[in-house]
Amino acid sequence: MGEKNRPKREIILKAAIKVFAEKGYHSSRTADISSEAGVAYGSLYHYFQSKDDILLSIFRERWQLLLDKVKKIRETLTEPGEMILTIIDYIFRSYQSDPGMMKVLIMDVPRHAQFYSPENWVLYNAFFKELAEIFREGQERGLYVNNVSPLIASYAIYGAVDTTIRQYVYNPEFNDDEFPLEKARGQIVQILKGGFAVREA
Amino acid sequence: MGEKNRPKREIILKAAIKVFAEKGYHSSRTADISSEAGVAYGSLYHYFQSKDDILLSIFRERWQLLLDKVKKIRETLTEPGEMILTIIDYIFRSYQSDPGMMKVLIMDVPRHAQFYSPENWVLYNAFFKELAEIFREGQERGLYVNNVSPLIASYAIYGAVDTTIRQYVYNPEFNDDEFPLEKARGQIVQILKGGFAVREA
Amino acid sequence: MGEKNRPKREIILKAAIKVFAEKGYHSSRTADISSEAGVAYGSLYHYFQSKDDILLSIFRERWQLLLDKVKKIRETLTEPGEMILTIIDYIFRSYQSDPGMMKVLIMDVPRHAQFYSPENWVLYNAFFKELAEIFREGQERGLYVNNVSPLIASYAIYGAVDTTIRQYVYNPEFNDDEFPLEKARGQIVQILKGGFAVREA
Amino acid sequence: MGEKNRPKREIILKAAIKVFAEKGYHSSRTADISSEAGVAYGSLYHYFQSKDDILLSIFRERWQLLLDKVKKIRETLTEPGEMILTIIDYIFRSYQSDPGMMKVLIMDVPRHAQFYSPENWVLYNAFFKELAEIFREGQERGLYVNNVSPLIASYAIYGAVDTTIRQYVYNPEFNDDEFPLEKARGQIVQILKGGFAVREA
DNA sequence: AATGAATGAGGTTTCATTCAT
DNA sequence: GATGAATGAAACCTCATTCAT
Repeated sequence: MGEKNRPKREIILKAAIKVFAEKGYHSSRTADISSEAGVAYGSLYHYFQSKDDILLSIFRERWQLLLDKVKKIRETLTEPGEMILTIIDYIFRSYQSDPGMMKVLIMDVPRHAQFYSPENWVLYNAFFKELAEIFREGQERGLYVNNVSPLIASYAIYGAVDTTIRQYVYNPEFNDDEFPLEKARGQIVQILKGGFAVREA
Repeated sequence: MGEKNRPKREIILKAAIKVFAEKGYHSSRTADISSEAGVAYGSLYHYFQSKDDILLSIFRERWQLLLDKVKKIRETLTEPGEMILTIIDYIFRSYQSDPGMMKVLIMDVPRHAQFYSPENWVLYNAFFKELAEIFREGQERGLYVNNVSPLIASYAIYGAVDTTIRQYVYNPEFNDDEFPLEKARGQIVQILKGGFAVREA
Repeated sequence: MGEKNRPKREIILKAAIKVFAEKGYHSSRTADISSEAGVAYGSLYHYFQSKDDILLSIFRERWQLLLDKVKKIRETLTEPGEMILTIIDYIFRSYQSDPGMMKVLIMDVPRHAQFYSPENWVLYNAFFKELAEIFREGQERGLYVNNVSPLIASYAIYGAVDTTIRQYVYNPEFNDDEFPLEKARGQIVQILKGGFAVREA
Repeated sequence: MGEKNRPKREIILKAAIKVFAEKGYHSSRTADISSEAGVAYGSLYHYFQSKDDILLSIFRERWQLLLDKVKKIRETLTEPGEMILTIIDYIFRSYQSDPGMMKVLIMDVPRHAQFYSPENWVLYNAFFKELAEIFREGQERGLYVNNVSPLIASYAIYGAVDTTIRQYVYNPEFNDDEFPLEKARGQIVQILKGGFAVREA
């Protein structure tokens, strides 16, 4: 499990993402993963401790990427509004570029009992804390309403995005052709920022 | 599966909700359900076709209750804002009165492969359509912004609620003692209605 | 695992003894046992918790029989010498009537790591304690030498028997045709009782 | 498998003895042996053909030592009684100086299916034949009773020793502190030589 | 309707051994 | 000789479901 074999380890992870996305974690066989990856059955167990570990590794590594991205956004940009927009944008584009990974992250990971370990929550919560921190800065600068908890705001933001993407993934009545992702993203941002109530003059 | 044995059928469903909520659908054994219900293994199969069927029956029956409630709200109330508030309120209170059922509905049902059948989506979407319809009425009356799709709005609303409740259920760092449910609900409503950006005078 | 299904449970145990005796515990497959017993694969796991449990059940139940026999011998007979002779006789005859069981008891059970649990030792030692007690009674009556620990005597007795039977089971150069079991038993008893040294007048 | 690499080969054998003694042959992993020996997995297969071969090599080499010792005893000493005493003594002292090896020799080797090959029996039996030969000489000299087969006598001797040592190794109720090895050895010899029955004047 | 013993297909994991470097 | 990543066959056990009673 050293750092040297990144390539093969990465090959297995990619194969696992593909397989999990197609069949769901529980319906996926470890044999499916190894054959998709083009490696021997046993090789899975050189790089991962168990099927569980593969799923949670996907979460850890990809969620860390999201977290890194958020941190970079906070360093690069200056306006909280821009930051939140960019994060939402990044999540939507992540779905577009790798829908499979997003399916796994949204559907398989949080369904899995082993996901709910303290360490995983620390990582999971780190994202919400970053988002909340951005929000709090917005409040400090007088840009965002003061009577809302930054953490609740982060849940509202992520929840709106997550649920919408879930429709693209699973809702047979809802797809990119009929309702372009770009448009959805824009409207989500609009609702979150301005609310849906018409501003009384 | 007649209407006569409601009691026993209902006993099994309640037992299943409790078991699924505690261990998750996949880690739950049919034996756990039958012993929790105080009936024999085989009895499960008198009332349900399979373990799947139990889970989906929970979804169908409880989601139908939600849907009925929403319809009643639409019949009873007149203001879209009030309606949405009452619906959000109802969901939060459902969680309070039966957290187990909400766990199953939020975590197990939508993550089950068999859930994604056309009939289930019809029922599932019906809720979002009702919500969207309320929103559309609000738009017609000039209360809600016009440049947002009612369906997207419904996803934003439900997503914010769902993700927040999920924290109460699973997030070890987030609980009712530290952050009262009532307060969370109020802030969610506030964000959705007014947005988090300070309204420029 | 109730007492009602003795027959089926017993059928499985007998099949397991046969299979273990033929191939040894580790080379035996659970499927071999179920097919030998003529029951379904899964039935093994209705009556036993694991393959381990089958082996240890054989030990427990058969060793208990030996123990019961020894107790009965102590109740029935009066002379310690007769008792010991009868016990040795019983062990040899057990081997003759069911060599497979003896192979399992002598070779597979004590080889198994799980055998070395406190409860099993209690049962295992109970036999040696009975034997030692008989010996001690012989000492009290002035029949047996006083300067030997009854426990050590019991080990010497059992060890001589066990090792000899082991030859019949495994030694290709040693078998009943060339060296009748009866004769071996008689000589073992003679050695233990009188020693191999010629008594000096 | 040449003679040049004795050191490394010997290192592996010692490591294997330690590992086998601790966990038993079947629960020992080849990886355990190689890491205990401080060599790579593959190195095991430079010196031995298989895991089996390691175990049987232990038997062959250590049993040969015992055999050599017995032969030397026969050359050096003159009295059969002294010879047997010295052999028993040697076995007990072997256990004291390397209990691990004795555990492997007593428990793992004779319980391994592959052990029962003709060549191994030749070697194994050689020990009993030497012992029997000593006994036969005693009979010739009129020291030992004539109506006992020397081979059976050798089984009785070895069995008594083997079973007693087994108690020291495994029996939680029996250990050197409570019952000194020296004492056990003396009593075993006494029983075998003089029997446990009181000699009638 | 109710029971629960019986079923057996199916999946994860282990681990001795190989072989390219 | 030495290495250890790679291999893949093999096996235990689980557990949803059935069906005779």
